[in-house]
This record gives sequence, structure tokens and C-alpha cells, in this order.
Amino acid sequence: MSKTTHREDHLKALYALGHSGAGESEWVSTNQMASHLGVKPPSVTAMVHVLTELGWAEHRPYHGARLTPAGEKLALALVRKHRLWETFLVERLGFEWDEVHDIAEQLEHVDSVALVERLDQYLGHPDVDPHGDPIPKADGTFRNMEGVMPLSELGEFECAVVMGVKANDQTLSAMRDRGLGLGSKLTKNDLVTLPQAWLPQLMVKTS
Amino acid sequence: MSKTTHREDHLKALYALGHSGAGESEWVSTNQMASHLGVKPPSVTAMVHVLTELGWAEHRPYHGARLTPAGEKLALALVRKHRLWETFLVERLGFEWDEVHDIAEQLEHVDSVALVERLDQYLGHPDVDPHGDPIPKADGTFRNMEGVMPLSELGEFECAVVMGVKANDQTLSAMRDRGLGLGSKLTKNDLVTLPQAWLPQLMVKTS
DNA sequence: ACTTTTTTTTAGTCTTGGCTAAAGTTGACC
DNA sequence: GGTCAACTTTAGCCAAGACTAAAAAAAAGT
Repeated sequence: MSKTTHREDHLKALYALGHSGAGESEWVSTNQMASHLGVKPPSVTAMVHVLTELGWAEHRPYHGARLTPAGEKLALALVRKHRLWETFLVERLGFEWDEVHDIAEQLEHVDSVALVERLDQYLGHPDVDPHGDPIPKADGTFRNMEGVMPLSELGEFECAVVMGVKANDQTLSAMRDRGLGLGSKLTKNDLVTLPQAWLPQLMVKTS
Repeated sequence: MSKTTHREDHLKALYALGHSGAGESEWVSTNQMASHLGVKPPSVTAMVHVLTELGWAEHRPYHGARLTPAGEKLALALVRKHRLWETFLVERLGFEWDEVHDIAEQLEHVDSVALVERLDQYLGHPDVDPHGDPIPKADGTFRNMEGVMPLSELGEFECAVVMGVKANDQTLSAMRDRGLGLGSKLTKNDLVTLPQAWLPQLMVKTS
């Protein structure tokens, strides 16, 4: 692994372990980090010092470490890359959802802003990855998922907007042929005219 | 870079420098390797010893190194990955052919046989990459490149088709600006109007 | 409050791959 | 054949990140 990759792994661990709860960035213990990364505690201490030096983390000795805002931004970019690649592997290459983590783990360390942005565009700016985890946007914000649900669960509604689609290439292609895409407006009528199999795949929000 | 990535880089250098001519695997000098990899000669000597130990290269001191059949097989797998990723980047993500080398350089080190095979399938088992270089098959064989030669060696001809380009990113970009690409048709007239430096770089076939 | 256990940090070593400087080979030119 | 230049290898050092063992701090138990 490159120097950069090592740092990125520790950043991601800090992010993953510090955001398990709902709130802000929490203090993460050295032991937690070590077992998460499959490494011994002294190695973590050393790397935390490096991250602190870089301004990406802060360290309270014998207490733990947590990301600074700068570190959090970098961690979010990594999460974004990871989830975009997982989405690609499942939706385009046909992997199963449980096969992609290790591969995405490698792909996420590829360094190219242009690559990430083109991949995002190619995938249709997905809001969530194949596991249902939200994909951060380029600016580090998450799409507001408030009120977004499958069309099949919507019940009574007048007008809804397509916020996302969970379907394979073939279905996506068929949907596109019917003029369906992100932002498409749907009415009650579509509930009966659209193929019934699509209803749970269309993530929508009333408007 | 990981241990593996370093070894792979040296394997690829041995392959690239040892197959510039048409024939078999040639002896490659330490200096050649070093300048190709952007590294000092002693570092190359050390890594060649490692590759020798692994049975991937043989070393004649003060003479050079070359791949063993086992090493060649591994190198071909890397070339395959590199060219498949380049094809993906250009054909699916919309990159220009002069933008993709550095990214593919990173992607080729991702370790997953399943990923390469699915990518190959996703791209429709392409025979050549965006530069026209042949993509080795999984078994290490190439498509037939019969009749393809540099434009500079073509001699008399009426009409030729560009089958491949051997140039760095800058030159590729300049070629694109002149409307040159894979499949471009050339006439006798182009021999004088095109930059003379390009003639040995344009791999063509009469038609 | 004191002792004991757990956790964390520091100290020191190993591996890998880079480097410079020096020594050894090769080969070319008189 | 001898000398000199170029190239290659060896020797010895540095950096990064892993590890073990030992010291230091915090937490827990009595």
C-alpha cells in the first residue's frame, strides 16, 4: 500500500467508527481502530500522530482520536468513491452485493477527481449504493432522503417525482424507452399503466 | 505502493522494453529499466533479484534481465488489465484517449480475476484498446495484427487505415486535434502534410 | 484510598524499497 | 594489450509502517 492508501484507511476507520451513532464525530479509541484495521495498537498511535500532523485528526492521549472538519471532508470523499464503485460493480458488471466490498476497497484508492465525477455521471448520480447506504455528493453533503420511498408504498398521491431508480441495466433501458428518468413526474394514472414490477424499484417523493 | 504493485511495475517494464522489436523477449539493461520507471539503477538491480528469486525473470550480471515464461504470463495479464481499463474509460466514461493512461496505470493493479473477466465481457471482448494496441486474451494470445506497420515503412500506397498509435499523451492530444484517430483513412498526400515525427508512430494497414 | 487490571504510549527492531557513494565489469579506442 | 569511459553492482544509509516488549496512564475493584 502507498503512504496515501495507509492514511486513507485510517481516515476511513475514524469516520466509520466515529459515526456509528447518529450524532457528530465521536472520539474513537486506539483499540477500536486497531481491531477494525487488523493492526496492532502501536501502529494506530503512530498513524494518528501523522494524521494529527496533517491537520486531519486530533488526538487526546489515552483518550482517543477524532476527525477534524478537514479530515471529515477527505473521509467523505473516500466513502463517496467506495459507494460509487460498489454501485458500478453491482449495477453494471453484475456482481452480487456481497462480492463487491473488497474490490471497491481497492478501487476507492485510485486517485483521479475526473474519474469519480465521470463515474457518478455514468451511473446517473445515484443517491444510494447497492446496500442502501447513501452516497455523499461531491461537496460532502448527502441527498436529503426525507420522504423518499418506493412508488409501491406511496399509497394516495397526486403527483410524485422520481428521485432514484433501483434496477438493472435492462430495466433501466426499458424505463428510459418509456421516458422515465431522474426527475420524471408521475401521476396516479402511472400506477396502473406502468409495469407493476417497476413500482418497488422507483424511489419517489410526493410533490 | 504495495509490494505487489512494485513487482508488477518492474514486470511490466521488462515486458514493455523487451518487446519493442518484433521478436521474442529481449535482454533489457538496468539503465533502461531505471529511466523507464523513474528510479535509480541500484533500485532496479535489487528488484530484479527479487523477481529472479520468484522465478519471473532471469538476470545475467552486467548484461541485463529478461522475463521467464512465467513472468511473461504475468506481464501479459497486466497489459490485458491496463488496456481493458483504458477501453472502459474511453468508451464508457467518455474520456479522451490521451487522458486515460495514468488512471489505467492505477486501475491495473486492482487484484481480482473476476473483475477483469466481467469488465472484458461488459466491453464486448474488445480486440484493441483506444490506442489500437491489441488486448491480450485471458490465455495470453493476441488478435492477428497481420499487415499492420508504421506509416513510415509503408512505401507506395494508395489508401491506408490507422490501426493503432504509439505515442505519448501530448502527441495523442495533438493527433486528435488534427482529426486523427483509430480508423482514420490516410492517402499518399498525408505523408508530406503530417508532422514527419508522427510517421513512425502511426500503425497503419493498406486498404 | 490503594492496588490491580486494562488500555495506551514509547522504545527499539524488522522489512521493503528508495537513495548516494564507492567498487567492480565491460567494452571501446588508441 | 592497455587505458578510459560507461554501465552495473555492492555497501551502507534513510523513511515508512508494521511488530514486540516494556513503561506509563486510566479505570476498576476492593
